Amino acid sequence: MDIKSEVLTELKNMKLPISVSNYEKMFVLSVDGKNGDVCFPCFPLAKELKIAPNKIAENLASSINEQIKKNSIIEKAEAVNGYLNIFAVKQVLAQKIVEEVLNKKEAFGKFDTYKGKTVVLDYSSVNLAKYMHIGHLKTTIIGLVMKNVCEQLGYKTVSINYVGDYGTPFGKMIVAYKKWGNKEDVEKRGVDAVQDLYVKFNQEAEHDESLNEEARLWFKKIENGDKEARELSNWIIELCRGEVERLCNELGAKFDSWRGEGYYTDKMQPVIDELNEKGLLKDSEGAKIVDLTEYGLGVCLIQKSDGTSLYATRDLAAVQDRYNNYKFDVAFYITDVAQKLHFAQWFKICELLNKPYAKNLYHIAYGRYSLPTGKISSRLGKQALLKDLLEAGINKSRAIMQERGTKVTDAEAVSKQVAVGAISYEALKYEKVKDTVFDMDESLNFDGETAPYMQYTYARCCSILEKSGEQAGLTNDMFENINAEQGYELIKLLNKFPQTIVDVYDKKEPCLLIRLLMDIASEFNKFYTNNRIIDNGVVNKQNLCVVNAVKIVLENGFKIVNIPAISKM
RNA sequence: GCGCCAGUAGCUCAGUUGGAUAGAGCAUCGCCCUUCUAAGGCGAGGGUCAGGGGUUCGAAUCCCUUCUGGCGUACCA
Repeated sequence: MDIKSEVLTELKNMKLPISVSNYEKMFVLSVDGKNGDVCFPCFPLAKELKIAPNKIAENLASSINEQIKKNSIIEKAEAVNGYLNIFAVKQVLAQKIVEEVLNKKEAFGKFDTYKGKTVVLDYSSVNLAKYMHIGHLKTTIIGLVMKNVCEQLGYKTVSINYVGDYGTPFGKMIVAYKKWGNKEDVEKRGVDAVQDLYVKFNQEAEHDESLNEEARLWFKKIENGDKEARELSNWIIELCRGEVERLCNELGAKFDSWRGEGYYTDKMQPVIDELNEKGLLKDSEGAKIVDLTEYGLGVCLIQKSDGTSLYATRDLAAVQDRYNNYKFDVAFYITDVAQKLHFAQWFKICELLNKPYAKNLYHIAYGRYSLPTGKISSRLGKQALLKDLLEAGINKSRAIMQERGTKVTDAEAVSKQVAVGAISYEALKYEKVKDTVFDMDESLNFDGETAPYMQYTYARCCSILEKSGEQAGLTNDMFENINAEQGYELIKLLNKFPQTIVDVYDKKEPCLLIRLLMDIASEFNKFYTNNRIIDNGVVNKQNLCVVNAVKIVLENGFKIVNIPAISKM
């Protein structure tokens, strides 16, 4: 429910010294419960009315207090330091909110705003020649969360893992394999062997530029359909794809399409032709470019001087393909912020080509991870690998459960759920633009503001509901004695859930939701400590309703932010 | 050089788009399990909101400027 508009509706029906309609935007939700629910700073009116702010607030407050009707949602108004603070009737508000949650259940936080529309999300999109490391985490998790949020809002979603199975890196892989690799080893050790070759190549190329030349040559062969080149790269690709898919599945990221860059090998010429026809393509230093300097976007390279294609060329081909296939209404690309210019460039090119989708492309950029030792670089070896993080999380969780003498029957499954939660939280906990230094111990810290803390809170709710032996049904008398002092703030947080989902979508900022869930968990734990729900076998139904509502909201929220809901841990 | 982003407690971060005494977690030091899960709760200490100007009744938030860091700036993705 919209607390502000409910209060405003009542105020509009009153005769007040000012016209509420004219100042609607200045009414805001109070930050602090002791200042009521909705407040109105009177300072800006002082000049206009030639009355001191606090006098205005006092006039308004007394006027409101005189006109409060019997079943009003407004309890009272107060004037404090130039602010008009309006207090809602706690029991009424709390009841309305809890009732809504309990009635809607999993539909609480669902909308049909974008029903009938399709969104294509391009995320994860890792380079198959490398291990998935911490640098691939945000794209995978943020992408997944945005997908979930879009579904909450009614979208049909198409998630695409646009894997890097093409380009110069695969030329490098072939060179490395031919120079230092052998078939048995690669077949036996799989991705490990591939990764070793990748590292070896980059180390050698540091002092031998001819290797890079050779790699570009091999890439050209791939692009031109050379049999040996194609066979080798396809062989390596299939080895690696399985591993990436396995890891994504472990993290809960499933994709509708794994169509990678390689698919567009023969679909780039039409793009180049179209650019040429529209007069956008220019020759420059032997290469083909689109000059975007007049838009402050520099030049976008479309074809290298050796005739091979580039990232932008493939993205242009891919977006057209996706539009043809899915007729999407919007498309999201989730990558790190370093690619900002790249996306701005080819989005602009779509616009210049008058593509119908040109205005519906969004680059969701996030900050980069680094390590305490410096930059993450696959060429330096196996650093901060996601599979290691997952494994360490599982081990730690299992150890804690053993230490606590867990009664959980499937401790192994729970350990994994805790690890996945911790990893999701790692990717979502801060504002996405923030650069982050990755610290394994920190991301697997299970105390305080962490994913296990939230999961633990949820498990507490489940445990209470189970012990109570009854569902929290709805009767009107349940809320009469609701603990207004502690339960009220908690219930108001639950009320923020639907709007926060909308905010996440509008701002493309998943941390807003995970932070709300954290606040709810934290507020619930206070509520839990200070209020018995089951006391000497007697169930307090009023409090039980609150527990049930918290459980529902946490469960709905966890689903979106990819934190597994665990009923026992 | 130019462009984009960031700078808040010892550390890691919030701060509802300009409002009330700037808040959490971690770390440190205390306290609380004979009653619903202690992966919990309560308390204490800790601040020149990077610096300097400006706009405003009011600024961590908006504008200007300096500093620091990250990223980008045509043949990588």
